[in-house]
Amino acid sequence: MRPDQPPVPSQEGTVRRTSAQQPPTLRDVAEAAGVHAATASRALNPKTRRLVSADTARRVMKAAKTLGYQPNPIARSLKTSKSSTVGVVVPDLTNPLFPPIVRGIENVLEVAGYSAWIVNTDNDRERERTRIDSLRSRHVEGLIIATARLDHPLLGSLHEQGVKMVLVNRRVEDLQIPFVTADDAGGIALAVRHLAGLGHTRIAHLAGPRNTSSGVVRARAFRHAIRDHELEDDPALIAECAYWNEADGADAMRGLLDRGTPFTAVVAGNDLIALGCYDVFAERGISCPEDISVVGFNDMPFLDKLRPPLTTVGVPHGDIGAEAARMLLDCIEGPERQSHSLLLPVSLVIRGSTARPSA
Amino acid sequence: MRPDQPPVPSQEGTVRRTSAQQPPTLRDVAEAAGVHAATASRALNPKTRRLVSADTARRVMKAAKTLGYQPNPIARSLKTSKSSTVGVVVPDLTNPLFPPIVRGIENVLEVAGYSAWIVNTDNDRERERTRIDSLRSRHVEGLIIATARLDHPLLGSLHEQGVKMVLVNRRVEDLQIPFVTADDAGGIALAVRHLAGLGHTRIAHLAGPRNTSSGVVRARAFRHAIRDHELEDDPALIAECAYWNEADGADAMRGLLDRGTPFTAVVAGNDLIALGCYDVFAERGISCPEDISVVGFNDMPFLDKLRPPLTTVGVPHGDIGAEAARMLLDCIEGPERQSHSLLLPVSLVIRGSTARPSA
DNA sequence: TTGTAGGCGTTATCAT
DNA sequence: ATGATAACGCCTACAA
Repeated sequence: MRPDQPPVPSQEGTVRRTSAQQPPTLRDVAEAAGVHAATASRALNPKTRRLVSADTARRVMKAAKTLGYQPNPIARSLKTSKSSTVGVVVPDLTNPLFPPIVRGIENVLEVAGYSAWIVNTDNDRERERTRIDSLRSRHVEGLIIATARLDHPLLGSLHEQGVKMVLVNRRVEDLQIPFVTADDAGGIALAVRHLAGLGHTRIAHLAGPRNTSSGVVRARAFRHAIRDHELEDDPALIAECAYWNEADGADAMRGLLDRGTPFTAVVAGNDLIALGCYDVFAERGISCPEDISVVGFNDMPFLDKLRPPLTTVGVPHGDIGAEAARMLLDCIEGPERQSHSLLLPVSLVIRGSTARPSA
Repeated sequence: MRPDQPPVPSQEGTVRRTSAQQPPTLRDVAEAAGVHAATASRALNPKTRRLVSADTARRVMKAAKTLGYQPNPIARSLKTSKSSTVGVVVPDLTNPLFPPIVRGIENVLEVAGYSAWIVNTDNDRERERTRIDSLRSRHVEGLIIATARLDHPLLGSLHEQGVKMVLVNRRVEDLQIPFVTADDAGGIALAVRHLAGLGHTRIAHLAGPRNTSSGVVRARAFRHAIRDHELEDDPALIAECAYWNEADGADAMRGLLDRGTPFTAVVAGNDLIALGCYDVFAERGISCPEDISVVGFNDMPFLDKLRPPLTTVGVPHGDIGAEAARMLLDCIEGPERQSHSLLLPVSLVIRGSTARPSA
């Protein structure tokens, strides 16, 4: 019986159950089963169930069921200082790249009894800091981070503090933080091989930001592939975007065109940058793929319905999220074993934005 | 000093702060400020700060700052049975309709000190039930629901149980649950007026599911608009989709074409259904807008880059989310005042998928 | 104005 | 195998 209840011989916890519509607690279950709360706790927890007699366990579980008992995760968290919760840090959920990753994460977390807190940083460092602070204050057990930059002191210091985390899509330089990414280099190699096979020799690259690993890795892979195929290796054919978005892609493409260096194809750092190219083509009356072929990266939804449908590198976003979640759960639950990283395979999705050069 | 600490005269809580890297608690702050934990609590809470002397308040706040004190939301929740948390129930985050709504919600929640739990139901009733159960077991203070069906017993019973909630995009029949939606009827009226103005007289409608309010409202608005403009009012020109997606839109369009009833324009229930039309056009060599004009609904991202760019009804998704969050916070914090509902204005976005009929 | 005490619901550590 | 007890960190009557 509860300390704050009048000393009535209340079997079955009826006093409490009928007086208010509050959810039943462990004590209610214990009373209903005629055992102590501690025993009920043991009976209900699979990990400690073997400590009680089979009969008691059955009675308690039955009582819990009939009362509709749901353990209070907040009380449990307070006691165990585990929240069954992880934080997911993305730049912007409205970027179609991220929802599939988040779904992959949630699918894995869900079956493990975990939930995800999602926060958006809008690529703002200060906002990133405050959002991560807020996640930590909510006692998340780990972090999945999609906003990593090559030089990222914040992540470094979190890592030093022993915060469990896994990076997705990107990695940090010089830091042993586990990550899951697509095979960026492999994807670029596929793209260049495709264009070379079509007969292009002067291929440009609109690189993603050089402060992100994917930007740098893809740019480096691009130069390697160009050399491997013995194509025009002209630094003037490479432009960099400050952000992975349409506007910066358009700016970069304008810069490239204004530079006057001729080219017949462009490998965009990602699909959004490729969309920026489309915008510039429309502005300047350039036709794709007749004048310029374009390849994107990521295979966002609906690219098949663009004018023209965009050839791109397909990335298993859901798998990236799922693998990251699995790795994080391993970190959380497992011991100190060395955490590896993962490079997931990509594929070339050939559509209408690439063709033989007309010149 | 803590009960479990040895009786050392530990000023400034040094014993605890140095012995482990645990975050400081209220007691640590209290010790550092030389007051009792209760006083520290009052000083730190703006609502009770006036109960302590200005000097004490200053000392406590300074101590909190230097120690980097962050209140433990879990302990606070357990005590107050408030979680500063709301649940957001969407069908599928990878549907581009929802991320902007979620962002709108989060922007409002964030400044109020709340956070959102996002769950996906995949339009599965059982999954919806279990996900909402899990939200409730985590003691969310309210729910924002984007999955409402016209007949939705689950929502009814939650409402009866006094669960605070606000619906977005959809409403439930016969239930006084507050909702925030776009002006569906107004949008359809704009679409039909646009097509009628172009000279179309036989206009079809690919309606959304009839178990959703937006499906029904848009279909009804369509019939009204047709009559208002004295156009062909032929039931054979209306087809229904089982879900708001591309595949079902394509099926409905095929059915419409196979039926043989002539038409020169179609108002799709939403953008995804319109995309389904595009698929069928490609299959059958129909050209848009020359043979058939199409109007969508929602103005998802990147529609301007489709072939042809899709004319559609623009909906302020972020505002819908933001308003819903505001309403929910009102419900949670405010008294029992009558909660209204909101219809947000829409606009017609004219692009390349609509033109004069060629016949 | 400040301190004391008790409890939110659960689990871990005792003891029985 | 089970019960008693205390504690997780915080808040809030109530007492002083």
